[in-house]
Amino acid sequence: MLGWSLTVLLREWSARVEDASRDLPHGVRGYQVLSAVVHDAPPTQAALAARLGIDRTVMTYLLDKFEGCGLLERKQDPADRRARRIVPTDHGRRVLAEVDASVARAEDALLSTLPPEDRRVLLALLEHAAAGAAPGEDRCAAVARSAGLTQEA
Amino acid sequence: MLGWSLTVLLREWSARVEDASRDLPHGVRGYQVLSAVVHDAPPTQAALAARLGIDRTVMTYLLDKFEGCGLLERKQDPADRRARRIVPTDHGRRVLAEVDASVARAEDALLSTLPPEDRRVLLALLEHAAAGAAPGEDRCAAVARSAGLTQEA
DNA sequence: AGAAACTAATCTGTCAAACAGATGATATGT
DNA sequence: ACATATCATCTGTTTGACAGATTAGTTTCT
Repeated sequence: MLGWSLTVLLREWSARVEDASRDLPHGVRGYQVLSAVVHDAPPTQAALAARLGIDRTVMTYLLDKFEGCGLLERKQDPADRRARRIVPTDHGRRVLAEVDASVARAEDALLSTLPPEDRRVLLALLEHAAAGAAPGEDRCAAVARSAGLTQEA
Repeated sequence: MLGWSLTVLLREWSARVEDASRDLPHGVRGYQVLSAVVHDAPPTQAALAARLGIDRTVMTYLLDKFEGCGLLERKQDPADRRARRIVPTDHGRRVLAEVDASVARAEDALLSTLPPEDRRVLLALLEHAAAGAAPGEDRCAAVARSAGLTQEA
């Protein structure tokens, strides 16, 4: 059953990533935020929040923390003075690189019971499924992302 | 990248299951609790909490709600009067059956972009990975479960 | 048998995360 | 110019999680 496997896997994955990113504010979600900011063109807070499914008011104090840690900066959007463009600092990039490496190792360990060939297949299928699963408006973004500046695929 | 796919898939899965189980108290987790209670031999609260990774004090008010809705009952354990055996009511079984069906449909829709053969492969690999991923003591339970009374496989 | 140690569930108080709604600043359409 | 919408923030409230104490019952040791 999909649900069970997915639940177990994600629980384990979360636990490991939580561990890998315990230097980051807000754990796994912090990792996702930082990752999104580094990999995408500087998004506004609202865009970031929408993309990650986070409430805008939550995003505010989430970014406060990141900014306080010197991982991100809020820059005035020159075109729209209401908006802030979220850009990573050098330090933020370095930290993300480290955490990314940790996460990669953790993921590897997580799939250690699968032979390499199966692992490849699983990843490919998962990716395919995930690309097809994102709903409505997000799908456009997903497509654009996988066509364009993606580092993640 | 595993993380991204897993995150997207699980977000979608959660959203759909959340929707499928919006009649249940406490959403997805409620579904997991009810499911565990129906599929396993009547567990005690502590056992249930340990198995699902939920704090014991949380389990208390969680079950309060379920009992209030007439989905579960707490029965005195005849062998240990400190403990409560959690048993589903008929109503609880019926509701779970409905929600299970909804969830199955949702999962189907979630993987709709994969051809049937790929879907089969993905599920098999996921299951394998999940079985291998559960840590320590839980693995025993997982093995016992997949050997025994599993409805989930 | 009786005391001490332990365990199951609950209760109480505390804290952090999440959200709804209002606010100030800026943009856009008419 | 004015009404309307949007970006981010602030405020107050609610919810969920957890630590620690409590009550009731059980096991262990002498």
